[in-house]
Amino acid sequence: MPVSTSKRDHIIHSALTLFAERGFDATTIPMIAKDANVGAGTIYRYFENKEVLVNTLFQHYVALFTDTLEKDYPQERSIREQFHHLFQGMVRFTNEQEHALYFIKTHNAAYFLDETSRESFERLLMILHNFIDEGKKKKQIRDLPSKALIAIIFGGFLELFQRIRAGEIEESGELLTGVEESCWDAVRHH
Amino acid sequence: MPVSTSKRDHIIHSALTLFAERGFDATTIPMIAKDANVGAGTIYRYFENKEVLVNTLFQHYVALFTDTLEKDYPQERSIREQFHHLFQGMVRFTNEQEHALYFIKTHNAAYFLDETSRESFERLLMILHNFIDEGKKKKQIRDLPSKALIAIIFGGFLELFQRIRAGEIEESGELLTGVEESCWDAVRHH
Amino acid sequence: MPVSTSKRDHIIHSALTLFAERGFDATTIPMIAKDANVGAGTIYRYFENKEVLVNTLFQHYVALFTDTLEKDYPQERSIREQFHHLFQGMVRFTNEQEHALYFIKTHNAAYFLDETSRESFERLLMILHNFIDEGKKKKQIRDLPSKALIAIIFGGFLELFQRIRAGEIEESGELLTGVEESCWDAVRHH
Amino acid sequence: MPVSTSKRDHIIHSALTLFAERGFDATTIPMIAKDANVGAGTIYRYFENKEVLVNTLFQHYVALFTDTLEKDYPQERSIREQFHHLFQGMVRFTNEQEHALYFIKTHNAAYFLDETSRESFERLLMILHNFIDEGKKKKQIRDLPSKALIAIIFGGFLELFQRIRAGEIEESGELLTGVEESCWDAVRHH
DNA sequence: AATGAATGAGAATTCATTCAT
DNA sequence: CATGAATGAATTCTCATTCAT
Repeated sequence: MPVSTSKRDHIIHSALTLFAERGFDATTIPMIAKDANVGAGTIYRYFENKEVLVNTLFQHYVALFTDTLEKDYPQERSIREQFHHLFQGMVRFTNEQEHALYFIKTHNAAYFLDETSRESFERLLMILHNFIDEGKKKKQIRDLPSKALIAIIFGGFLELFQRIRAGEIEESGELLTGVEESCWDAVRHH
Repeated sequence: MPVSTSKRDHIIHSALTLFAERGFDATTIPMIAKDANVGAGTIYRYFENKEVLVNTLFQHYVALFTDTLEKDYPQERSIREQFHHLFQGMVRFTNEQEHALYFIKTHNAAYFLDETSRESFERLLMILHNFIDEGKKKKQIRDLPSKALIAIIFGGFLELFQRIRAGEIEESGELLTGVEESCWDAVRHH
Repeated sequence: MPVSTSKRDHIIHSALTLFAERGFDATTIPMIAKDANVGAGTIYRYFENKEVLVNTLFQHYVALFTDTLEKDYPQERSIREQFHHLFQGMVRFTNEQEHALYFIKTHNAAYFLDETSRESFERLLMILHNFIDEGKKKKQIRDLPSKALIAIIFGGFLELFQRIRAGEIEESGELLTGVEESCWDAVRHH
Repeated sequence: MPVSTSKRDHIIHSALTLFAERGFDATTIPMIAKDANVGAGTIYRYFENKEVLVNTLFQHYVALFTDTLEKDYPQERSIREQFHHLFQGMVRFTNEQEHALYFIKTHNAAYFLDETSRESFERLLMILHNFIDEGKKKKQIRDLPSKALIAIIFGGFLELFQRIRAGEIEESGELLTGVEESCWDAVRHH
């Protein structure tokens, strides 16, 4: 554990892990405190309350994910290349932030998310939306509702990585290439 | 139908709805009791405690879903027809048991599920597994780990129906045909 | 302890005593629960939270006190007789509700009182106000601001009874007659 | 004046104001620190803990009040003149130490006061006691228990000044003259 | 000396569960 | 059987106090 890692970072990291593993409601403040090696009261020095904590966390990781997808986005390249970029971004994000994507997956419709959190998630979906829409305009993506296509690839991808994380499937370059092809076939125009 | 069975059914139905809408931990016994129009104590006549309730529920609906998929399974028909049967089963189940599939989706990895529940879920996945394996043997399904393919179509499908249920996407025959084709393209051998 | 005394009554009685003895902020819910011989959670079946409890209590006892003062009020008799009625009412209320008047005294300006509580206290003061105003009109009460006169006799009276309650002064008919005369001399026109 | 004394004074002043406005239990150490413009830890350099702080404060202001009443006490003059001196002292003290008298009023029976604080308060009352006793001996004060008479004028006076401080009554020379006359009439022999 | 971040004991409140009716 | 009042363990959150800087 590097010296520079602040208590706030420890708290965020522990909260992310526990929320991903047990869910918001089943995670108690003492659990987070113990895992982060801080006093329970310390958490309240950094976050007004548990809901603020989960919203801060959600927005933080959604923004990180959004950044990952937007970074070096090949706007001028082919749809297929854009798809590859997005897929690679998901893979990279999952590997860099072990629990973040699963946390986002399991909490994006939760009752305790505030307006800002919902908006940040919308912005994330917007990236996929724009990609889908452009692909449909170019007749390279199926003519199905964009939200349906997003649901299929996003849902499929998240489920897959949950299984990988759970150790049920072994991650490999070959697997990822195959899965990317599979997802692409799900959305591309035939 | 004896009165007592009816009460039990009310409890199961209310619990399913609330667990699907709010999640297990955010749903209280008094909430379920009120929705089911019974006294809180009555729930304990039918279920030993809240965990037994959620496990019973989980096993019940997973079994129902399993039955739906297995009923009239066209073992002797083509892989594509088998896929159609499974897809239709998912659609039918979703329409018949409004909250059941979403409940299963959001709770299948929960910390409070017991061995029996996990096994029942495994049996459900086994149906998909067998289908995938047979398809792979016949070179009609992609050569990817079965679990990966299951994750992709199951995850994608569940996410899609969650969006439909949320009113974000309108269900129609056309949509379903398109989505089925999309999912099939994701898994079929190219 | 009579069988008819409900748990709610026990809670009210214990809360009144403790609030009067220690003040609202220094009284904990477990203290009240223990004194009332109920579980801490039971208090929340009857009162939404601690603030609702103290406001309910305040309004209840202010209303009781108001009733005591208004009952058989000799509107048609002399100002002196009206004063006697009010004084007797205070004495009677103090004796019947050991801690109520002291609780009212120490909490009537508290930050946690809601609008209704403040209004109920205003209505109580209004009785004294009306008496003072009529007396001033008849030139039988000093020409000082009514609020000042109320403060003097109310403040003086409450302080006196606090000392009696504390056992520092012994209550007797003679004492009360003397004190009444003293208070009357403080407000009557000379 | 050394800097440290100044800090201590700031703390005392802020604590007095807050204790008077919100009460001891509803006032937190960080609140006092913020109001006094010092760090929370600094308070503990001057006062061992919160109870020591409030007791120090109490004794300090009771002593100040006592001094005000004793200063130039006209022992050789008439009872009426002695009464005037005391009354004037109360008025002066109230004007000089805005919150002190109210703080004393609301905290003099508190559960957290130590022996020394109680004794200092007793000494304050002793001044009034001696006055009353001498007046009774000279047949110029009513023949009522001294404690009762003290309660009446002290209680009445404090209540009055609380109302003035709250802005409900406007202070004026005329008012004070009238009130003094009223209080005197309450205690003098008739 | 001064600070304020950190702490954990203790407060208010919730809720699964029990049990007398 | 059915109920819901009652409970207390567990949860969120606060704040007096400590201590490294």
